[in-house]
Amino acid sequence: MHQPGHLKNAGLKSTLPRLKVLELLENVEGLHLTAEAIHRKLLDAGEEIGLATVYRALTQFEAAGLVTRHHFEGGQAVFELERGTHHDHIVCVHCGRVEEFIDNVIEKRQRSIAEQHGFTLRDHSMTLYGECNGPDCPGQKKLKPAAK
Amino acid sequence: MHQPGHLKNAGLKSTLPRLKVLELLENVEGLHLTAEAIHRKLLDAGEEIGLATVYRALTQFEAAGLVTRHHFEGGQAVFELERGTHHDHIVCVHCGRVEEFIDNVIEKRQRSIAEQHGFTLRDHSMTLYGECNGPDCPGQKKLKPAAK
DNA sequence: TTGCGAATGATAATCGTTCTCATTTGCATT
DNA sequence: AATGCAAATGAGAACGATTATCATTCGCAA
Ligand SMILES: [Mn+2]
Ligand SMILES: [Mn+2]
Ligand SMILES: [Zn+2]
Ligand SMILES: [Zn+2]
Repeated sequence: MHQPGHLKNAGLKSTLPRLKVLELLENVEGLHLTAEAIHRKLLDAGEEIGLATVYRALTQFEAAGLVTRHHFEGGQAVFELERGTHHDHIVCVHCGRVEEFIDNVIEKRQRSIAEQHGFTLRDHSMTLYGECNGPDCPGQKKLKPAAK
Repeated sequence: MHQPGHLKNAGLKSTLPRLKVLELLENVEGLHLTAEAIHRKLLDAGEEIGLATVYRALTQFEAAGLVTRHHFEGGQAVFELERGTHHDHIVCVHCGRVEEFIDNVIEKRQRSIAEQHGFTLRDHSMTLYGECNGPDCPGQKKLKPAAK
């Protein structure tokens, strides 16, 4: 999918650090990584790369449309590889799990709302926050093991 | 509307700095102020108050449900007096103008989406970004004055 | 009034991110 | 393959928003 050359196509010189970041984003499981998580994973993989370079690469990838940046709650931005289709997110307030969705009714309404207010819509961010109720989620009410 | 006593009702001791912040939020035109804007306005009004106290008061008001905090683009959080009705925002990317709206179709869909994903919805944030096209907005394409 | 725990404010600290600048690298040209 | 140079890198300083520290002051109940 992302052949070598994507960087050049995006107007970016094909450097080793940039290739490493891109490769990690392509292969890691778990979309939505923070810059520090990406940096840590690369270090753990034995790569030598500076945190500033990771930030720079991500910012450039974003400008080139290769990567999307999101600001969920909690200070750190998260990045994900662009897959061509817009979507929004629902985040678990306990374990941080992120699920993606797209709702065309909402998308359409957003355009209509902007229009009603005389705005030319350029972008939007929508994030839902809730409890995922997953069995491994720390927010899950632990059912007490049946009394002996 | 906000009688003296609101602070005590909220479980907060009624102190001078807290009263000043609350009073400013009630009387200033322009909802959605940053902590620094609030601090500056109080200083300009001759009040003596520290920025840390403004932050503390806002955080406490938020916990008490008197104030809502939003994270629009651009690093600084903005605060607004709670008026009892949930709403979302559309922000001009040029001049920062903020308009409020509520769309019950979207609200309902959000609940439905959370449910579909097995989440218990707790909160959401939705902000639209666009160009307000207002005559005073710097993003407005200046129409050249009719040639002589 | 007094007394004390809570609140304040000046300032230091923190955190995520960006900037600075000396060194290294990609790559086009010899 | 060797050269040259602009662009990229990395270590660490700097930054902006927010929070923590701590000595002093305040609110308020007795
Ligand atoms: Mn996503
Ligand atoms: Mn509002
Ligand atoms: Zn969870
Ligand atoms: Zn505008």
